[in-house]
Amino acid sequence: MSSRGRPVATSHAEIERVAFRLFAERGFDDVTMADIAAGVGVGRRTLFRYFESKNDIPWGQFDRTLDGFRAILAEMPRELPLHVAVHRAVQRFNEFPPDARPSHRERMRLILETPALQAHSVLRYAAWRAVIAEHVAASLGRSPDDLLPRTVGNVSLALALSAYEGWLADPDADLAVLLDDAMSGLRDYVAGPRA
Amino acid sequence: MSSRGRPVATSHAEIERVAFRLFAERGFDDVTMADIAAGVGVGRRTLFRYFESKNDIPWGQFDRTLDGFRAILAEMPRELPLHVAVHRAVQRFNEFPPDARPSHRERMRLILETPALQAHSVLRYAAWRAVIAEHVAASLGRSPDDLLPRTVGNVSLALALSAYEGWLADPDADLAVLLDDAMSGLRDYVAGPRA
DNA sequence: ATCTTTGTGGCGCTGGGTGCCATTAGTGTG
DNA sequence: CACACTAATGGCACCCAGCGCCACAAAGAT
Repeated sequence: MSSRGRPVATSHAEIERVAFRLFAERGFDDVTMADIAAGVGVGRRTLFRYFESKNDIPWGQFDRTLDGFRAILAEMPRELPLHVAVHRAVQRFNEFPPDARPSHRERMRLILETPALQAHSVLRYAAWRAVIAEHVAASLGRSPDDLLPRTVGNVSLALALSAYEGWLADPDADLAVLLDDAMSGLRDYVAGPRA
Repeated sequence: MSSRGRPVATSHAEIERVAFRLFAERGFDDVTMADIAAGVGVGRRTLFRYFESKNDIPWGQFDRTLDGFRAILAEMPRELPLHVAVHRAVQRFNEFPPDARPSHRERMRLILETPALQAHSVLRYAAWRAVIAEHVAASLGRSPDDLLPRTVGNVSLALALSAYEGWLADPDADLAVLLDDAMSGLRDYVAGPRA
C-alpha cells in the first residue's frame, strides 16, 4: 500500500467545509469556483478534479451512500408488504445521528431551495430511484425497466421530497413522521373518498 | 391597437423550428445559441430576448398551457373522487391531436433524454405541480402548502413521468393507457399484497 | 421632417467547465 | 546521493451561456 506520486493537497471534505461556509455567507449563486479555490488554498483547476461541477459540491459523497441504501433494502424482512419495506428503507436511509442533523439540514436546505441545485439534483435522484426500481423489480421478478418498478421509484422520490419540504419548513418536525404522513395521505388519496 | 416601434424580426415559433432541426441533426449539446441565431438570421443577443435560456427553447410556451390545465381541472365533475378527477385531468392535458403527435413526441424525447434538459425541467414541473396542489387544496379546503396537496402534486408528476418514459420507449403505446396503468399499479402497490 | 416608441444586435464582460501540458513532490532503485 | 517514475497540481487558453449597456434601425404619430 505504498503511496507513489505527489501527495494530495486537499480533500473533498475540506472543499465542502469551505464551500458551505461561503454558501452560507453569500448564497450559492454569489460564490464562484475561484472563491472556493482561494478559500481552500488550491487552484481552480484542481477543484474540478474533486467535483465534476459546482452543483455537485453540496451533494458530496451521495453516490457512495447509495450502496448503504441498497443494503438497507436488502435487509428488509421478506414478510413485509413491498410498499412497507420500501417505505421503512427510505426512512432508515434518511436517519441521521442527532449531531449530524444541523449540517444535514443545512445541506438539504441548500439543495432544495436553490433553483440551480433543484435542477441539478434530478440527475442524482435518478440513481436513487434506480436503487428502488431494482429492488422492486427483484422482489416482483420483473425488469427494472418495467412500468411498475419505475413508477414506485418515481413515487417514492415524490413522497420523500414532499416530506423533506415539510421538514425544512418546520424545525421541530420529524422526517420519519412526515414520511409516514405523506404515505398514509397517499394511501387515502388513491383509495378514494370512503375507504 | 396600433403597433408602434420597430416591427419584430422573428418569432418564438420560427426559433423553435430552427432549433429543433439543429437539435435533431447534431444533438442538443452540440448546438450553440450562435448556431441557432445564424440559422434564424438574427443576432445571438436577440435570441435571449425570446427565450430566457437555451434550456427553455424545447419547452416553448409551456407556461401558457398551464392556464388550460387549470381550466381542465376546474371543469372536472364534482362527484368524481379527487384522485380520479386529477388523473383524468392529467390525461386530458396530455392529449394531442394526431397530427401534433410527431412533434410532441420529438419534443418530449428531447426533454426527457437530454440530461441538461431533464435537470432544467424540474423548474417547469414545479409550476405544473403547483396547479395540482392548488386544485387539491381548494377541493379539500386546505392550504396548497399543506403536506397532502404538495404530495399529490409530486406523486402526479411521478406518475406522468413514469408513463412518458414508457411512451417514449414504445412507439405504439398510448399515453392515456400508460397513465392508467401507472395509477392502477400504484393503487395495488400501496394497498398491499391482497387488497 | 421630426419625435417617439420599440425591437435589434454588437460589444464586452463574468463565470462554469475542459483540454493541454509543464511543474511539483513524493516514492522507489541504483 | 542521483536518478527515474508516478501522480497530483495548477496555470493557460479556450468555448459557451448569459447579461448589462448602448447605439441603431424601423416603424407610427404629429
